[in-house]
Amino acid sequence: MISSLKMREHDESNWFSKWEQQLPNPEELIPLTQTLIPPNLAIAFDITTSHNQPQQPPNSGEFDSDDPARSLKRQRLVWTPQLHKRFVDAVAYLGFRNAVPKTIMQMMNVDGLSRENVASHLQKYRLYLKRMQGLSSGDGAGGDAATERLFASSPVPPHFLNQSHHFSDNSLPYMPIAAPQRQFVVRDFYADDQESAKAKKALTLFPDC
DNA sequence: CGAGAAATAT
DNA sequence: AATATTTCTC
Repeated sequence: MISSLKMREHDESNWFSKWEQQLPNPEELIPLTQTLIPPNLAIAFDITTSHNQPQQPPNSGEFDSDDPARSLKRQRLVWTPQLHKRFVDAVAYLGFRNAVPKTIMQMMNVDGLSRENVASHLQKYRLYLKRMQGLSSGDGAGGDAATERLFASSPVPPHFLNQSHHFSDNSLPYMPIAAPQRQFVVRDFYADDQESAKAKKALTLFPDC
């Protein structure tokens, strides 16, 4: 048997390589620009992807509908596990201490994602981490189930939790991250339209896709 | 201006 | 219930 202490050391020395292994390769990222829902799931859930079906503007035409600046009220963003993972990767890359909404947003490179979207999510995420710190044992953080599941969908990098070692911003350790060559398209994450709601449900039920 | 925490709104 | 917005301080 391996003592838990030794086990922890082992994890400590290897969390990075584990984290590294979990990074998506470019081949995995590319499809997200096209559709977020795998074809089989799309069929199973009767989802019309934005691929085949151009999305309709939700507003009834008081203004010109395709001018984002004027007419389109911003819709509610849905933080799918995929989107959250991007968020966590960005925060991990930047370092928890100096990750701020604007830079996180830039790192995520999600088309249409706003600083406010990220700020709001970051606020929630920090509360989640604070709750996790407080609980010395176990994993249940005591929040509501849906939120817990979302945040649990991406592993929290260990160094998010202990404040002990942080890196000054000019000496960040090298962290390979999947180069954000392809953008997510944020309209795939909006809740208002029915199709996105179905997509959200499918992705929540099958977070591995 | 922008971060961030808390309260409040949708 | 989950996310957005507002308000306030730094």
